[in-house]
Amino acid sequence: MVRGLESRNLVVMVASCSVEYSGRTGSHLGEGERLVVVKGDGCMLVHRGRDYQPVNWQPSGCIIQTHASNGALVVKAVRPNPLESLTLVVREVQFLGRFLLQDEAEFVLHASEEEMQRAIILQPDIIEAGFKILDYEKRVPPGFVDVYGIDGDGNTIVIEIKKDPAGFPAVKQLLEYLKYLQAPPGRKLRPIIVAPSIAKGSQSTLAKSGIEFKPLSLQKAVEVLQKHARSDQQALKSWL
Amino acid sequence: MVRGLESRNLVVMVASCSVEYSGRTGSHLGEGERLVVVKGDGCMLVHRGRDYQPVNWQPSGCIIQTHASNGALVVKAVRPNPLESLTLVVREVQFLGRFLLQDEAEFVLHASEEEMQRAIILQPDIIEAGFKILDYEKRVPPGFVDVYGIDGDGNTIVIEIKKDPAGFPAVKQLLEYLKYLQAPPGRKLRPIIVAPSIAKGSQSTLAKSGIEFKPLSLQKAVEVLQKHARSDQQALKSWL
DNA sequence: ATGTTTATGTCGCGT
DNA sequence: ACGCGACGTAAACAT
Repeated sequence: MVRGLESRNLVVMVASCSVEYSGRTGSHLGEGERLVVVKGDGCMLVHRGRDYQPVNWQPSGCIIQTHASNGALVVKAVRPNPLESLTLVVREVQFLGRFLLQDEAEFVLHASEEEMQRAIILQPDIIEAGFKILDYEKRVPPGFVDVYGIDGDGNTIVIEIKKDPAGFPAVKQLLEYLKYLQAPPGRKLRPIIVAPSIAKGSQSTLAKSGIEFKPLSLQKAVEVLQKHARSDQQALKSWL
Repeated sequence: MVRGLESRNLVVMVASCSVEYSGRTGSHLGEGERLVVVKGDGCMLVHRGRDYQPVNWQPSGCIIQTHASNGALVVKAVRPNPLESLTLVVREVQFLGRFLLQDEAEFVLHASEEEMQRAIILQPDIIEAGFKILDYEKRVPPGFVDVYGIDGDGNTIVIEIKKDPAGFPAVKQLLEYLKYLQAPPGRKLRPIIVAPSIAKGSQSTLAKSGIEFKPLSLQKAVEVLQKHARSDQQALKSWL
């Protein structure tokens, strides 16, 4: 155990223990069997038999110490700032293992709406030829306009992006935004919903609302991003 | 493994695996060694060698299935609402264990501010003789007034509780609340900060703000709670 | 080092 | 079931 902690390995323990926390507030948990995990970066998790979240924990950056006391193993994780400490009194160990996790993989999160937005920003003509972007995540009182710009005729385009089939909520949201936006004199305001498709039964709502619809699939957005990533690499190459 | 999942035990596995998530967004994590935990209530955690939080997870209430596919073990956790799924492809298992956690203990969180509030509610005269409580957690636009009542002369008392030495933030918060409160005609509005002490350098701020200060330590609050707990037990006894 | 915003937040509570 | 606020939120990002 001590060797595992010192060598910054992953320590996994299943044991009967009691837990005390003291710091920003305090907590007490009587004896019972739990899963205890101590990671190499000095964080600690105490999990009960149910629930996603640990019953007690300590974030990374703690100093972990163990010592024997009256025949029980005491494990203490102290976080310097803010000062807080987590203390386990371990009675009976069912399992104790030490692991060195070989793991170099990169974690990639696909926030599809964001990728669609980035694709539009990198290549506005996937919406319409002549579309020029003026701003994105533009602040209006009810929230943020995803993409904002002008078309080839100088009309103002306001885009709301949805990753799922667009329905009434998207229409409502966009109409809210429109209250706070206006086109230049003599030009139109063109609200557009960009989404993979229109939700079942929302076709008529959309038509009546005066909002345009432009289909854009996540797949298409990813293609655009990859194309630009490649051309970025080309540019970088020729630069060196 | 399957037996462990079926019997709603805790399953702990250290293995090389790749992870895919698809649902509210999506994610991909290439092969590497991780700690995988599946709990009896149908939640799943995939932990890497560092960080408090799992790299991938699924909250409780999932349907967990496993099957073999071209010599690899595939573990799938599907959550019905919202529909999302987490899929592991396991290549090499370093450790696999199944545990039944015997754990009946109750978890107690000591949120000291709440204990101070309960002490004041149970025994208002620790603030001042004649203080009568009208409401607590009273809604005002900027938030909730901790305790609200009238003193012996009919003046309105508004209490803000802090567990730590009270400083400028407490004053500011209380002043915000005061904007939305008023005393009956001919009576005063008495804002009071209750805390163990005044923060260093905030003495003058407090004096200038017209807010009173009433010291209350967590220890004193706990004493009051225990006294009332005892008298509650007495009452219960005589009742039986 | 400190404050602000995000999150696959999760979780509990009131309607 | 859905919406809303709290959390020992943690973690990333900007200042």
